[in-house]
Amino acid sequence: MLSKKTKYAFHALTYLGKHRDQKTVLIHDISEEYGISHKFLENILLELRKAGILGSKKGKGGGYYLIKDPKDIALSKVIRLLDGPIALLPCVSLNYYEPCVECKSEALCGLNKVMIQVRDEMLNVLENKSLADILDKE
Amino acid sequence: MLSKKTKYAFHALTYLGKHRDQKTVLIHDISEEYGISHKFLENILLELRKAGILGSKKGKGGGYYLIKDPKDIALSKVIRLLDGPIALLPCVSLNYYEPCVECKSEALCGLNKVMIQVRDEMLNVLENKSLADILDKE
DNA sequence: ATAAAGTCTATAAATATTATAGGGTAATAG
DNA sequence: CTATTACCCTATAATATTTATAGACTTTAT
Repeated sequence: MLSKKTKYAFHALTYLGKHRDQKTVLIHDISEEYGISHKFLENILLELRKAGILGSKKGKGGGYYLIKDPKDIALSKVIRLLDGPIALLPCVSLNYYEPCVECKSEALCGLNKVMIQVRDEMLNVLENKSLADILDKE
Repeated sequence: MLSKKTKYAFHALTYLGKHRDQKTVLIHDISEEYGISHKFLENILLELRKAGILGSKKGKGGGYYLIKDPKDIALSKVIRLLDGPIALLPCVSLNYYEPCVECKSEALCGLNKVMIQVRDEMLNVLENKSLADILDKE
């Protein structure tokens, strides 16, 4: 399951996507809309900004805004940023690979093979769907 | 990511599948093979037995054995048993459904829609692949 | 100047996962 | 028939992760 962090990140991005007419959106407005703790959301938006997905403006009249076209924000990018690996096993992760300590040989591991398939099916959706697809359906 | 519990369950099932010529297999032999704590594995095997996947025999000469044909043990069943939901969001889980508290309407949630797709792609592999497929590849 | 609003780092609280402990029960061998 | 083996079961401890909060700092508009 996705962490709340990731789920909240998607909600925030959706909100920002819906309010692209405004220059900036307050953390406060997003946290109100979804009942998310202001401070918790603050950290999440900060990560999204550092990752180059959001821009921000300090001071009075400041806030956050989308820095990219929604169609260029792949869902996989958001998940990896906040949650880490998408794959179900570390030995099968493209971005967070780690060998399984108990595993003698990955080449001879049947579990490894099938989990590669699962990963690829997941990525087939998550890499190709973007924030734009979420916005389309709301 | 899958928990260690689930990963160990798959290892244990694989081991049992490879030793179906024997009447029973000791917890000890499996825990040795994969370097898993004996007591931790004990709990896992117990769950698999209660779920009707394994059988056991007490006392001297006892141990565990597969009670089903490997092709009838879907990977999804093992994951749901040890880890719970396969879906990435509770509002999209078939077996562990829960609404998202922050969500006003599932019907109008774009995230919900796309996560249904991810779930279905995952299940497409996990429901149709079985222990037999893992064994085939080792 | 002052108030608004994001920045940043640290830490606390809550929850979940992983691991251990130890007595109980059944089966088997001798 | 009793000693030993091996699974059964519940509770709890240890650890890790996730979620949430705190507070001082910086920038900007008016």
